[in-house]
Amino acid sequence: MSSTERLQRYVADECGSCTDEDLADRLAELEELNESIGGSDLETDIELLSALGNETRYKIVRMLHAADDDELCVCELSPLLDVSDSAISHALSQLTDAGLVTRRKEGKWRMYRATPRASAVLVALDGSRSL
Amino acid sequence: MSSTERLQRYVADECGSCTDEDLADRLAELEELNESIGGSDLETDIELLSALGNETRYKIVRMLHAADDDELCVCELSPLLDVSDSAISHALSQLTDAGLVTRRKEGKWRMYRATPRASAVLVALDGSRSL
DNA sequence: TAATTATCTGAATGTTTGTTCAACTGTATT
DNA sequence: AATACAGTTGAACAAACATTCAGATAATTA
Repeated sequence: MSSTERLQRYVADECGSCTDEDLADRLAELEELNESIGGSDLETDIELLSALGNETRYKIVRMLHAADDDELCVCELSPLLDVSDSAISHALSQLTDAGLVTRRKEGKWRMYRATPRASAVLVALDGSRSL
Repeated sequence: MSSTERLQRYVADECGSCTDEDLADRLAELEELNESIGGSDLETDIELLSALGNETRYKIVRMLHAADDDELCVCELSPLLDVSDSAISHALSQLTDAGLVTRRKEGKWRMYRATPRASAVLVALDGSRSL
């Protein structure tokens, strides 16, 4: 059973009948919905979301966001995370790649800061919690 | 090397010196940052983010969001996703658990709709793309 | 220059995830 | 009742992931 046959039966169910033309129209509508996704950068968004969707990385971004416009160094993040420094470093690399944090060298310390995009997403999460 | 020793050296680097008291103060500050994360429901957020952080599931939510306040049935999602119906069903279950979509029975069809929270997150992603 | 420190990197590995297949449930049609 | 259909569920398994360990790198200090 092809999936358009099922769609045809669904449209018929809705409208009483479904000519091939009706079906084509509906498929075009759906295709349009799909096009509208093109406006978002699918890959970038998914990289961002899956980067944030992990406890260690989420906590890091939360802390940086809570630090407001202050940056924190790895040595400040470390005491509050119960994973190795290596894990933290891997996490920070992935967050940097995903555009959620930025890095700056300061002598032998590395300073990290949440990006505006990271903050925007966290604010949206917080604001929508009770919807 | 314990992580608080490193933090102590960092604070000393910053301020010129770091007594045990200075260190305790800084640790307390950081702990406070960490507490502020308590306000967010960590587990729920991570479930949501990792649910959205997958191509199949992201596309589904995007389509439902693009359909605005209209619901779509599985038979309408299926033609635009190149995975099996079973995969779509698994995806929809996970999205439902994560609070990103809602389900409704309509005869033998199942209708799905994006939740306000899902829309809020997508809007934030779109709005922050150029920040 | 040698030693120390902060962080990173890559390989290794146990765990989780995403998809499919096969079988099932509930609904509609004949 | 029997059949067809829409969608779900659970087991299975390859692929992707998260963490750790060991060693590397770059900056600082002795």
